[in-house]
Amino acid sequence: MATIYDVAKAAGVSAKTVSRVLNQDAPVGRETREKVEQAIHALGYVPSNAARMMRSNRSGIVGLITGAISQTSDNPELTGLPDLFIVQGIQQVMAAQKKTLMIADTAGSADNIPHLLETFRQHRAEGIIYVADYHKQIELPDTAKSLPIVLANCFDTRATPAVLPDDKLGQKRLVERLIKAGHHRIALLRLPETFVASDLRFQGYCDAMSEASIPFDPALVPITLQDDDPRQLGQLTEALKHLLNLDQPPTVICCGNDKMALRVYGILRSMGLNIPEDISIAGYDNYTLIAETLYPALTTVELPYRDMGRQAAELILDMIKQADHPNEPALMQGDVYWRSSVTDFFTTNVKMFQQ
Amino acid sequence: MATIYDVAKAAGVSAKTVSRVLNQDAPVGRETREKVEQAIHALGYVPSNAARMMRSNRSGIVGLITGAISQTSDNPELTGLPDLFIVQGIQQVMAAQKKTLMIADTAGSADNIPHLLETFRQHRAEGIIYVADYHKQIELPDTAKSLPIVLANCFDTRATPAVLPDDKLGQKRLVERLIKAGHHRIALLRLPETFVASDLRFQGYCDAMSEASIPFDPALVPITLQDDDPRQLGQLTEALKHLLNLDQPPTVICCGNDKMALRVYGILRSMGLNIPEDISIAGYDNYTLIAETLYPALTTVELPYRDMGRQAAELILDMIKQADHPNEPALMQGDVYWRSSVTDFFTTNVKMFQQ
DNA sequence: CGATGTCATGACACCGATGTCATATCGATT
DNA sequence: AATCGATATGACATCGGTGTCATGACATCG
Repeated sequence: MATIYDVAKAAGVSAKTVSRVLNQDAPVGRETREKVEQAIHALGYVPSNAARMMRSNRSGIVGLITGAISQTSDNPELTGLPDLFIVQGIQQVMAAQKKTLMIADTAGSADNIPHLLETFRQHRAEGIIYVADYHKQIELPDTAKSLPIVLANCFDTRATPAVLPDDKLGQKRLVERLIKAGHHRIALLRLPETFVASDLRFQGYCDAMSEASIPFDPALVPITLQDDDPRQLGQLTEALKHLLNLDQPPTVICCGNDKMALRVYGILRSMGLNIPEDISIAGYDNYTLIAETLYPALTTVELPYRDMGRQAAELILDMIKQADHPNEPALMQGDVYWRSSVTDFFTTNVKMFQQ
Repeated sequence: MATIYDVAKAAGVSAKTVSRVLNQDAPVGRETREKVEQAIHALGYVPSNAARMMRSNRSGIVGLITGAISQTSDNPELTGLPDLFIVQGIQQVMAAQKKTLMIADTAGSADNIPHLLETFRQHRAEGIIYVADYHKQIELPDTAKSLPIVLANCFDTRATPAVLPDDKLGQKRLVERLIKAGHHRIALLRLPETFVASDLRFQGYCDAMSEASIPFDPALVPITLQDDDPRQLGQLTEALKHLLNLDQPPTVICCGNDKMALRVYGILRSMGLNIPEDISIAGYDNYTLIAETLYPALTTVELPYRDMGRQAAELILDMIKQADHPNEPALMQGDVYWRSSVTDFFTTNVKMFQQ
């Protein structure tokens, strides 16, 4: 591989002059510049980042730790990889800022994190973003504290800067929208309690109902699912039967997420019910593969993953520039996507957002 | 950040001795070693990869170019991100070999590739893997030729080493299995022809039928979908009506992929048909989010993405070691996943693989 | 006209590791 | 006792860039 000296010799100038051409540091005569540029091109010269880094001590590297790539059976409930949109958002910002993103994967085990941090330190990463696969609480090893770090889609107990989805507000807005569409009997099938989002969304549901002066009816929030995947189908079926047999059955069912909605579609149809004529269904996540492909398309709330990624990236860049950091997690809002799985009693044109 | 000299001073030894402790190059006295190790720990010293690299000229970095992370509307047909499993497979092998994977994203535009290659060169990446989001033909810029490179899920016209899914064999095996289950009237809803897989899978279908001496009936392969997403639902509905109205309608429909199967479920049900009692459905991809969550669970063929990733990683490592490379693409086989969306006329226990 | 300033360029040291070679110590062998 | 070899350590050069400073050639100004 050619070095700056090879280029200098070929162009008949000093290495420093080549460096000046490369970095546009200082004025270089037009003729000289052209000779140097030719030599660079002829030799296929590419400057060594390693050498550059040694002098400047600035790597331009931001480390990203995630389990998104090698997701394992850790939580079979959520093997969708949509959290990669967070990585996408981060990548966008980094590319725009000419930073290099070095992605490392936990390979499903948090035990690898110290080793990954070590690798990042060796590469002199300027900061680190940790991305979780779903909204959760985590605890990073102490070694992490020596570098600027931002958590995305997760939080810890020592107020490490974090970027989170606003699950409470999202669910609240969805329910508000449902109420506006004429629904009063609104059921909620909650996620397992091990998910932070389960409780937040339930709170959002309660807030919206209470602000609309609709009394809370526990019969409409029949279950909190168990984690155990193979048992969910049975649990769901039971819960749906319970809801449908109520004196005043719900006109709409909010599912804990889009995947659950997908299951609910199948079960309701095997019971001979039509969506949304017999009952409306809403999801959560706006997991487009499901939400847009389902027939009819699913009303749901977006998890603003791209925005969260962008926010996390800007945050870490700020922290790299100034050792300053916020104490409150940034809550990101997701929009309600109104599609044809929910009847709007006040609107004739329900096809507005249909695909 | 502490340097090796800081450690040397703190331990009262020379820098070289610290280096020896770090690399276990040469024997170091027990006492000395312990002093050095203490100093390292006390100072939180981490060796600089940049400096190390300058001497050894070996970066230990393998570059990965993908559009998987920032997938765009390039092909709305396939926005599932499952191709990330390829990245996962690669990551596994790299981690085991102590290589660092540097992931760069095309941000949806192939125009960025030269710039990404440049960045990899600056970091002195030892080799590059290019991962495509679905089985396709590509053309890399000439600049790519100067480094060892492996294509995953794609191929080009200059016989760059590639790792591909064996779509033909996969479809063939699925149809063979269907025939073994007693199906003779087997329909195929093909992917748009712009997909390489469309033709390969069609060939596999034909091979299996012909080997079973079932004459090819063009009425069973009614359509090749158009790319245009919003029009697909109508096209699919037409095609399904056509198939169901045949004198001898199919007993099973092979869908171009799992996403198409998801749509077909919805359409058939809105026509009042039950799966698999009235008609069986099979997919392709084993996109588990769909295949396992659908009700009933979907029979499909796996795209062996993890295996492809592993294979691509091993290939690039080989090529880095010896500038040797294969001329034929490696075709990776995917298994048939037999689930309850297909009736097996010869087996009473059709629940065997049900979730 | 001499002082000053700007432009264009080069010489040289330095960043933080490691490879090479030299040196010192000590026990074993001839 | 002299030689040899293994062990343990250090001095110094080197990798490929860039920061600092010096230098020479001109142009500008009072």
